[in-house]
Amino acid sequence: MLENKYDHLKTEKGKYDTWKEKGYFASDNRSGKPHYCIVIPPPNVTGKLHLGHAYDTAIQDIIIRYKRMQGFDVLWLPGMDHAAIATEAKVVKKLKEQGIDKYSYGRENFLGACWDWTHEYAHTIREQWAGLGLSVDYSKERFTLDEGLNNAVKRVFVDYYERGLIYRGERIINWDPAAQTALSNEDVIYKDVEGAFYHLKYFIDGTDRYLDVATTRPETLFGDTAVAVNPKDERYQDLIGQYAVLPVLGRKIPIIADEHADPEFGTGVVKITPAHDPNDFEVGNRHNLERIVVMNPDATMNENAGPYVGMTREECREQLLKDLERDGILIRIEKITHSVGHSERTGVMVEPYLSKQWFVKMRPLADAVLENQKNADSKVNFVPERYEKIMNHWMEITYDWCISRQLWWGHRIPAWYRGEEVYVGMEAPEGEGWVQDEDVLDTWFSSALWPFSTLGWPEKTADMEAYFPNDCLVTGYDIIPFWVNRMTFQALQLTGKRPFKDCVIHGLIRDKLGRKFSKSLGNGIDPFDMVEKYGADSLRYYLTTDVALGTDLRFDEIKIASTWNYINKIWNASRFVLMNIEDLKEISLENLKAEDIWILAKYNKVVRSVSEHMNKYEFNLASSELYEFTWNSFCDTYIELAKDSLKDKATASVLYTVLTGILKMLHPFMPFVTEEIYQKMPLKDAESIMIAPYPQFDPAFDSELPEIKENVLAIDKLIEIIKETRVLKAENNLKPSLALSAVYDGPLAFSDALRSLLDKMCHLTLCEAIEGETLVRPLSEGKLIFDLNKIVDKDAEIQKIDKELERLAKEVKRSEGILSNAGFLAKAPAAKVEEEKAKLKSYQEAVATLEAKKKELVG
RNA sequence: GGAGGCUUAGCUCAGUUGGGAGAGCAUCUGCCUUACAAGCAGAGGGUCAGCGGUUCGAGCCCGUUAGCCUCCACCA
Repeated sequence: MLENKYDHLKTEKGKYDTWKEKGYFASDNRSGKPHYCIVIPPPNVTGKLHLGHAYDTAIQDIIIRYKRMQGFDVLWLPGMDHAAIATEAKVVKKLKEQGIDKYSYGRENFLGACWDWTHEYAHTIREQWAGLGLSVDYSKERFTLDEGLNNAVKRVFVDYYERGLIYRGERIINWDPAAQTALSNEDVIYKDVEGAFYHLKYFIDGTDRYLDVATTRPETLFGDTAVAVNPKDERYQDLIGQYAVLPVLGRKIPIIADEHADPEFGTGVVKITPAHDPNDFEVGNRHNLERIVVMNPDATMNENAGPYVGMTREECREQLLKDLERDGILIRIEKITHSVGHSERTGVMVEPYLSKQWFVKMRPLADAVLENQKNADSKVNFVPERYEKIMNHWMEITYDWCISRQLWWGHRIPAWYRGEEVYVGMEAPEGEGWVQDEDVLDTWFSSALWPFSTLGWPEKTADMEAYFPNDCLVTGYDIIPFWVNRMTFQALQLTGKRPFKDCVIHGLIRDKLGRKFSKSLGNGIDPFDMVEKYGADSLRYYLTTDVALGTDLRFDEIKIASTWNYINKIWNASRFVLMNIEDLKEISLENLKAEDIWILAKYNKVVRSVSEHMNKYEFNLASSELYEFTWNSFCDTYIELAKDSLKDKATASVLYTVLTGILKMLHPFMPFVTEEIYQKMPLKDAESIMIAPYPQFDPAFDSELPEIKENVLAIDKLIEIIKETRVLKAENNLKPSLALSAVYDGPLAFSDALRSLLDKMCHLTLCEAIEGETLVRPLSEGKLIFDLNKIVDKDAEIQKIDKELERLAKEVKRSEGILSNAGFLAKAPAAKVEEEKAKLKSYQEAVATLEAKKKELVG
């Protein structure tokens, strides 16, 4: 028997360990069952899981549990991401707090500290997965920096290098001066900041004429190697080929003509700093300009900055502007707002910086994706569909991916140098004097291989055979550029296949006011506080059913509380059922009463509909149908009807059947409580609900069958009478428990059983005739005739009739309007026209009945 | 500059072959009916952002305007 109160903490305790120990989470690629595979988006080992993780993984667990119950051999492969720069930043900070400097600590020691960190956080993350009830197969757990994945990463690097898809080059890249590493474009976040155009005088050599050069970054002027004007700009034709004098340093730089200078923008004159601006770099290439780097890797000024050497870039700007103003070089300061790149990880302003890095040549890889997306059989299917555009657009505009990072924590680049020689291979080259590249790869380089490297690729493993391509990937739309895109081009290139068939995209979780969660706002929510307060079942259900997939979710604790109420409702309904079916030895769906057939038919319909929604990842629709059925049809109606015949074997069997089915359909959403209840059932079709078969549509209770339909309609009519009687009492301020009698004039043939239900549900008995004044309540078919003397409040009844007449008048008008519309009669389906005619007729009849009744009441 | 999304009840959101607008929460009324008062039985509440078009018929399809949000690109 169930305890008399739902207690989520007690309910959820211990179940996860049992499931795990029993081996329910484990996949078996030799089972002979159809395979189904999802790989988890590996969380970073940088900290605890947040609400977004809970959301993302709850969706996956729902899919996985659903497929498992449907008889698939499922593999949900767990793992974590070493998160190169993110983890390294955390470990550096931790060491610093202990007074240890990364560089003096040394590479080996530092990596040791990173591994210690990883093990600690991996442990926490696994505990949190358990808390959420995630049925991942731990025997397949991987880490993006484990040996197998390192091997895969090296293979890809070597292979691509040999095919010219990876190259090393000196380019302007995004430099993070705090982490002192290169970043890819995706690692940079642009923020609008208050800045200024500083207009400076660049004197023309040998004259006292000057050019007004506007710059937002005066401190880079030490790296200027030209001033450019547009070749068509008539203002400056005579100056092309002459020289300008660089302020402060007095260096002469050429005045060149280049399309990059926009005559419409500012003064049309632009300073060219090839080592500190990507556009200027291109200009420099076109004109063979020297590239002068003016900063150190930590963004302090280097010796090329003359008197400003050693200052930070900010200090340098401040001092330089003072000096320029003093010398009359600064013309004016024009305040502007412009967007400036910041490091996604360290938050500092990114420095466009000339350096030698490794790149992936993107064009051929991206084109292959665009081509493949045109093929319905081999494309990645986004859910919702619109997100495909995000990926395709990225593929169209992407450019070469900077993959080297000046970090220690990550996959070390398999390249060795000896003087000018470069060797790329799986192992160090033979011979003396080779030095391996110090750098590691972008963390996304290894996670891009995740859907197949985790299955053993590049080896031809049985897991690859069974589980690749993956069936589904679940992630937020913010991760598409970083990860989904890269997995897609890597899978196509390396395996010739898409990485997954479906890509389910969900939105972001925001706070109640629609703001992103952030540390500075202090609006963060720890999902495990919610688990403690309401249970993982409530949290999972709320997160996955609140909004349609792909849209953002505003987190509202009240809704979790209301989910808890729902579970409590299920708990109590189950308690009631269990109290009454204790001695159920076998199910017997014979001698069913009308209400039994009614609920079984409805249940059957819900089973079909829920499965359809689940198959389309429409969890909000699946759950709301189930909610409506469970609460209203099963609890509020069927159980109440069933109380009349609890000793009946058929009733017990139906209660059992429907409740078990509800529990099974709810299990993917709320695994713990459904297991708790399932275990208390007198009959079980499996050792655990999580491996029990999912409910299936039963043709015997198809509501389209005449004998089923007949019973369903009968109970529908009965319910209508019950409701009408209750409304009558409520409107006339009568006690619900007041016994009334009425004449029923309608198509329903009342058996003794139905009469008994009527009495039980609304204290109404049917009689042959009413003496004296009567009161008529119309039904959809037929009517109820009450004794007016028992209904005290005549005025209320007249008001009610007036209101109803008003409504009916509108309906009649609408109906007549449609039916007098020649277009409708000509073009609408015949059935629709008949339906409308029938409606009109019944409205007119109802009006007649009510008007007659009103006359009687008014007297 | 390019793209996408959103606008439906007081609040948060559902609503696809186009065929009389829904849920939860909140509000109001009445009930301790022995599974559940975290409940039960009822009730009120919406020009589906505005305008135009297609259609016999539009919350849904097309165009347009407005407001809000997001992504991408550019920004000397």
